[in-house]
Amino acid sequence: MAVTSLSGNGRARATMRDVAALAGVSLKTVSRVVNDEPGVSPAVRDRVRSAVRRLDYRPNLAASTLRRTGARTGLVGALVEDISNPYSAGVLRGLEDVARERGTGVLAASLDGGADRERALVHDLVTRRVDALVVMPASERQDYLVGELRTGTPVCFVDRPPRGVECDAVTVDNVLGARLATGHLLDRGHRRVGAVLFQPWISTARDRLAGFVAAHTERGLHAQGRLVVDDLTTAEQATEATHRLLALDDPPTAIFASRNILAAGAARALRDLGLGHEVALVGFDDFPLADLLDPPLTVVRQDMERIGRTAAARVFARVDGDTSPPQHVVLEPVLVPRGSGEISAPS
Amino acid sequence: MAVTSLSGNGRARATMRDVAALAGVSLKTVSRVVNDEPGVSPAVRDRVRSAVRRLDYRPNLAASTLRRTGARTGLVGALVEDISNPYSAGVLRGLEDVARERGTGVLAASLDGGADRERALVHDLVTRRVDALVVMPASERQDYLVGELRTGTPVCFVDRPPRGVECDAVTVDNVLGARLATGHLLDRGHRRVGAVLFQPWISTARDRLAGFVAAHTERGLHAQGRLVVDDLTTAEQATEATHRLLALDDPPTAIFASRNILAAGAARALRDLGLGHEVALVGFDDFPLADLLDPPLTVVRQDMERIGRTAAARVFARVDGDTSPPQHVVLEPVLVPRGSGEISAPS
DNA sequence: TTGAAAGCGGTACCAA
DNA sequence: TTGGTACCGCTTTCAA
Repeated sequence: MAVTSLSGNGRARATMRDVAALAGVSLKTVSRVVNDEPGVSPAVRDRVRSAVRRLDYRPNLAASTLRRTGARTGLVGALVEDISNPYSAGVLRGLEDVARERGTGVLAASLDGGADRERALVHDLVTRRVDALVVMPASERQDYLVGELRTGTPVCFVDRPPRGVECDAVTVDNVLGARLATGHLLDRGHRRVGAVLFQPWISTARDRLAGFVAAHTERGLHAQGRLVVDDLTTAEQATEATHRLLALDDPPTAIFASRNILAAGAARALRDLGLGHEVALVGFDDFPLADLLDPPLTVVRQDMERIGRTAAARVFARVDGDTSPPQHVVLEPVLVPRGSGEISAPS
Repeated sequence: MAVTSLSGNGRARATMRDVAALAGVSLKTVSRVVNDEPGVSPAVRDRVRSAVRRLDYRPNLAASTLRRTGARTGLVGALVEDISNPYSAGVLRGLEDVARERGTGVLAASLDGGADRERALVHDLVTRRVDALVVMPASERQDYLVGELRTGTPVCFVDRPPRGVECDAVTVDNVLGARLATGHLLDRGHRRVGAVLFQPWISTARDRLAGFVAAHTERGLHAQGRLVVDDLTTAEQATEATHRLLALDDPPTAIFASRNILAAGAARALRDLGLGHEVALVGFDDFPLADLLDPPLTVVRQDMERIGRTAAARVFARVDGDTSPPQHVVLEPVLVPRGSGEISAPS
């Protein structure tokens, strides 16, 4: 097997000048050929092309970006909660698919819930002159963007709408999603439905709580505060909270988990107690293998890739000159019944 | 709530020249301050700093990259199977964490198994002058890299070693992993162990088959070819293959699935047949919720984030001038017993 | 159809 | 400690 070593041979790249010399033409002519501009005779064009190949010439993006008016770096920045969680990764994937079509690269970074990190990374990405930003915010308010974006870098929020600044956003209808989930349980006769929620200062958490309450109200029922636990961050906390709920005198017969990791934690608690087939469970956000659990997990699903693609469409429209007022696209989540949510209330 | 619109106000950025004018110093002095070079009096430094703030000056990376000798773009390219699968996402996360420490960004793209896409993206990333590349190869041979990397861009392979070119690589010991998994089953008395494998032209698939066979041989047993199904790509195919295996006259009492999605497919088949607690199953590659399945899925786990971090360490060492011979780091996978793999053979 | 010269925003090198 | 000037690799403008 032929193997060639690659270590330590940093030969210099050919420049446009080198190509011009080899092809016996001027710099400008090479530029025309490389950029597919008209006004070059076929013969010359071929001569330049072959010189390009012989020298393995690659245009220096930094140089052209520098001189070109309205320069593009061909880069979008994407700030997500955590690259390695399925939700973020799905959004990134959708974004990537649209970006690829325009030859744009995706510069992705994880925020891990850090508002300070969000600011620092936005600053860095703006300094790098990315063409646009897609942000899944970790901060409560995004006023700081006003200063960052004075030069017109388009931004689109995903997952949560921005606060303190007006720009495009793509979210799902969280109230609707929670209403669907909770209503599904109530319609199966459950009258004590527990809720495990995440941090109440995050708008999506508040919306999902609102949907939980609304589903009750719509049916002339009352959501019970003692069955609601919030400010849960990890799956372990959700497991513990579920244990606590089920240990009440009058325990819930069904549970709504407002986020995928919390649903996982709740499912674990039910399994631990052998109540997986007794207590109903509906989660918010789908995840891989949810249908292989016992019982298969009923969820409200949002299409992450679609969110990513939609956000990409927004920012690229802005890059291409769309100056219409900020748009807020709200996608509808759908209920996916699989088993855990169809357990009826005990009679 | 104060809200400021951001649409359509593309004011020009301040340049170093503007800062120099405002601070009443020369261009070069501003450059010194911005780059923290010595030889500037504290007074002048402060004056420049405040001018930088007042104008919200951001150094133009393209410009400095252009002139600076041994310029860095502060970007690494990462080519993975699919950003949105947990394996790729984990590697990316590890890579990101190390890259962030040096202020380097990660430009990630999905290959979706396309060898042509791999070549095209490598070409694009090299043209973009990324400082280094981390590649989870989709192609069979990577000879083409020899041309691409003549200028010395460091590359590190992950998941699979390169073929046709010598460079750094970080992989796991796939033979060992499959031996652990298969041996685990054989040691519980199983004598007919089925295997569901992916594409045989991928080296990791061959290694895992080799480990499957070796586990038998070490125990004086013979792996049975009729129980091996390969060239499986999707979970659905694995489900179908598992159904076929279990429909044999002398069906396997245990199954080794050589990749996470195949394990999911096999688990589904077992559940469909109500054999989840009869037929043992061990998968290669962990994934979220594997421990919530019924029975919880026993797997051989590789630490994706560690792979990413290790690969990052390799390429950054190269960027920093390490010219030692190519290194191949092999990490050891570990068996995680959870239930599905501990089902004994029927007596 | 082609080319010469200026300049994008910075850094390198050397002089003051 | 500071500044001037050439120049990185390419695009722009305008002339031939």
